Formats: sequence, C-alpha cells, structure tokens
Amino acid sequence: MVLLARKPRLWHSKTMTHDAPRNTLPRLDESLLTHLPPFSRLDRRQIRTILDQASSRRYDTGVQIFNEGEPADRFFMLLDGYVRVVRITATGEQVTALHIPAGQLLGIAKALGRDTYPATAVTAAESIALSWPMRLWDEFVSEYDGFATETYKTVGLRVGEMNNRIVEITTKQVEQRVASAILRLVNQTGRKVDGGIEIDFPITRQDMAELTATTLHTVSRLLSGWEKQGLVQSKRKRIKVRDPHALVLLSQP
DNA sequence: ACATTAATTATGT
DNA sequence: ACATAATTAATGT
Repeated sequence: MVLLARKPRLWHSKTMTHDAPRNTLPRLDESLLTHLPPFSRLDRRQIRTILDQASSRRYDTGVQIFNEGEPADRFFMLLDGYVRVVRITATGEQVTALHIPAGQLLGIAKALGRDTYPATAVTAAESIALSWPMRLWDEFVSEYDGFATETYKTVGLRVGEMNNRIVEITTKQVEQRVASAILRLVNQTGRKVDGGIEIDFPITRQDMAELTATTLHTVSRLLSGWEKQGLVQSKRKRIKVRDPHALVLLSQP
C-alpha cells in the first residue's frame, strides 16, 4: 500500500531530517492546537486532555477521509494540507462544494444536526488530521469555552460560501465564475511566490471545472487566454495569479 | 455562449 | 515507457 511505502512527512518538515522511520506519529504537542480558533481560549491542561483523546493520521493526496452518507462517527481537525468537500450528483459527476485549509474542523455533522456525513472529504494535498469520536462532540461544546461559538462561526461562513457558489453558478457566466473561483482559492490558500500569488495545493483544470460547473476544456481555454495577457501563469496542477485586480474586474462585469 | 468530441502534445514517475 | 494533464481545433446545441 502506498501509504506504508512512503516516509511519513510531518508538518512543515522540508528542511527537517528524520531520525528514524516511524509507524506512529510522534506525541502530539499542545502548540498544535493553541492557536486554532476553536481551541484558542483553552488552557494547557484542557488542550492536553483533548489531544490525549485524539488520534492523528496522515493522508496522501486524493484520499477520502470520509464519505457522504456514512455514519459520522468521528470529527476532524485538519492540521496540515487541504481537503476538498465533494458531492456526487445523480449522474455521477463530482461537484466540489468548497476547499478547507489547515486549521479548520471538518466532518462536524453534529454541528449540522446530522448523524451522517453530508459530503465526501478528499485530500487535495498531502494532509494530516486529528480526529475524535463523535460522542465527544457534545462534551467539547459544553465543556470548552469558545469551541461552540467558533465552530458555528465557521459553519456559517461555509454555508455562506456554498450559497454564493450556487448564486454564481446560476447567474454569472463561466468566465466570471472561474475568475472568482481562482480569487477565492487565492484568498483562502494563497501563498506568495516571486511573480505573484499561487494556489497552495495542486489543482487541475478538471478540479477547477468541478468547482465552477463547467468543463476542463473551457477552463483550459480561459487560463491560456489569461496567461497570454499576463494575468495568470500556470503549469501542471499549479495556478499563479499575477494580476489579482484584473481577475476581480473579470469576476464582476 | 458554452459543451462535446476528438486528436495532439506536454509532463511527471 | 507509461499514465495523467493540458492544449487546441472542429463541430454541436
């Protein structure tokens, strides 16, 4: 299996050297959670007990973390990487609802009053996530100050984003949709590189097409055109924005 | 205004 | 060498 063949690469470890291969991740440090909004108001002791109940796992890119309709037995905190939340239409097409960056909760079915996952979560890059059994959810909500308000805040933001997408898809035209999709991704996950800002995880034309409800061909044509005008620069699975403002103009006619 | 089909090329292991 | 990704042109609704 691929997962076992690869060396476990932990958070931001490009320059790190590994002493020895491990089959389990190292003991979790409290600093992993202290800065993350749902846990930021907690003291060390509380975070310790939270971590002791967590299990941590590393995922290759393109791996499902959970599937739509499954009983939601665990909820997750993404520590590193990106996941896309995907729904399958009646015709079997994939539609990407949104992307979740590191530092956010996912699979929080309980927060939506559900006991099954409402969508499928697939890693968009190599990722690491903590998870807890869902029975702890109510405990977290009641015991830990700020946990509930923060998570419901992000839930609100996410449904807002999905609503925006629906409005976009039904009203705006394709060029405007992919323009604003790129801008959203850049705002959420953008990483400054020399000539501009780059989407921080590998994303194909097909992925963009699923995000914007179009075809990979249209996406390809648009990106090629924008590249010639110097708006963006893209190679395989990478999109860099050189002129965000111009994209903003394209996204709102 | 956009999708679909198909053929061709580029790119990463 | 092979599979996957991207481009490009032609044709269709």
